[in-house]
Amino acid sequence: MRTHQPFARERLRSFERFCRARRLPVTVQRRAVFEALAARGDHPTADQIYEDVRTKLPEVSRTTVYRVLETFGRLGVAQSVCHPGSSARYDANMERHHHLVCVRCGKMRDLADAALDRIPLPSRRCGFRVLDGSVYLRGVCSECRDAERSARRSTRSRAEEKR
Amino acid sequence: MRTHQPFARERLRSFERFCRARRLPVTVQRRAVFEALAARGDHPTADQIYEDVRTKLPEVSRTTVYRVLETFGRLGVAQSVCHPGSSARYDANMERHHHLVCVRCGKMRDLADAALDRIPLPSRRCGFRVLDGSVYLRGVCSECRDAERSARRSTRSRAEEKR
DNA sequence: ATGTGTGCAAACGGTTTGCACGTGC
DNA sequence: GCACGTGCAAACCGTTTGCACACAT
Repeated sequence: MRTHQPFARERLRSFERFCRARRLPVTVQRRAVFEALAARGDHPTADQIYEDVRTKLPEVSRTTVYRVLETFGRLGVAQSVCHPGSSARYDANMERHHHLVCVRCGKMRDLADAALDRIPLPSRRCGFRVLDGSVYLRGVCSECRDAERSARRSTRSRAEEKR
Repeated sequence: MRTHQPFARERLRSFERFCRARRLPVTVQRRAVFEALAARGDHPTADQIYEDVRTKLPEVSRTTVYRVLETFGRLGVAQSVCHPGSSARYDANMERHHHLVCVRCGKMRDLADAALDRIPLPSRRCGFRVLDGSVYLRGVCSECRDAERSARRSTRSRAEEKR
C-alpha cells in the first residue's frame, strides 16, 4: 500500500493539531502511543501498546501508557472498546465502523459496511441523547469453527467410548 | 405489574429444566444467582450480584458467584456484556435486544426496538459465520447531560476569572 | 456412590495512585 | 516559570486457583 506512509504522517499531523487546539501538551510519549495505536488495525490491549511503544521509546513506563490511553479515550482520539473477559482494548479508528466479535475466543475485528452505516438511529431514547451507534455482529471466526469441528469429533468419540 | 411474579417463577422453572437437560446440577447457589440476575433490568457487575444473592443466601462466597456467572455465560443462560472501563457485567436478557451506552458515565441500558431488530445482517463476513447482531447506541444520558451543563457553566466562569 | 459444586484463603494481573522530578508551552 | 506530564513503586481491586469438604443426582 503506497499511500500508507503519507497517510500515517497526515494522521500524526492532525493529531498534533488536535492536541494544540485543546491546549494538550504534545509529548514524545503521546506521539509514540498515538503512532503505535494508529499502526494497528486490530484492538490492542494497553499492554500490547506498551510493548509496541517500548520498541521506539524503551524508557517509557507502563503507567504513562495507561494514562495516555485514558486521555485519548476521554478526548476522542481513540476509543476504548469493550470486550467481555478481557482487559481494556483500544481502537484508533474513530470513523464510523462496526464490529465482528467471535463468541468463542473473543477476537474482534473492525468492519466497514455501508449498508450497516445507513441504519436509521433514533435521536433520543429513554432519556439518552443518541450521538451515534454501531452494530456488533456476533459469530464464530474461522479458527474457532475449525477448532469446534475437531472438538465435536473428539466429544463424539468419547461418547462412543462410554457405551 | 401483576404478571411479573408468575413470569419470574416460569423463568426459574425453565432455568431448572434447562440445567437438568444438560445434566447441570441445580444448586441453591445457581438458583439464587439466576433469580438475582433475572430480577434486574440493568447490567449488574459480578459484585452487585454477589451482594444481591447474599441477602437471600448470606453464606454464599464471592468465588461461587463468579463461577456460576461464568457457567451461565458459557451455557447461554446469561451473557456477559462488555463495557469499557468497568468490571464484567452480566445480562439475563437473552432475547434479541440492543444497548444504550452513556459515553460519559458508562451507564448502559437494554433497548427493545423492533426497527433495529429488522436490520439485515450479513450471514458471513471476513471469515466469520455471523450468528446475530445488536446495535450499540452511544449517547449522553439525562444525568450526564445535566452535569455537563453545570460543568460548562463553571468552566465558563473559570475562563472569565482568567481574563 | 460419585462426580460436581462450593467455600476459603491465597495468588494473580491489570490498573490506579501518591509523590518527586522532568518537560512542553 | 508554571502547569502539567512522567516514572517509579506500592497499593488496589476484581478475578482466578488449589484444595478439602459438601451436595445433587
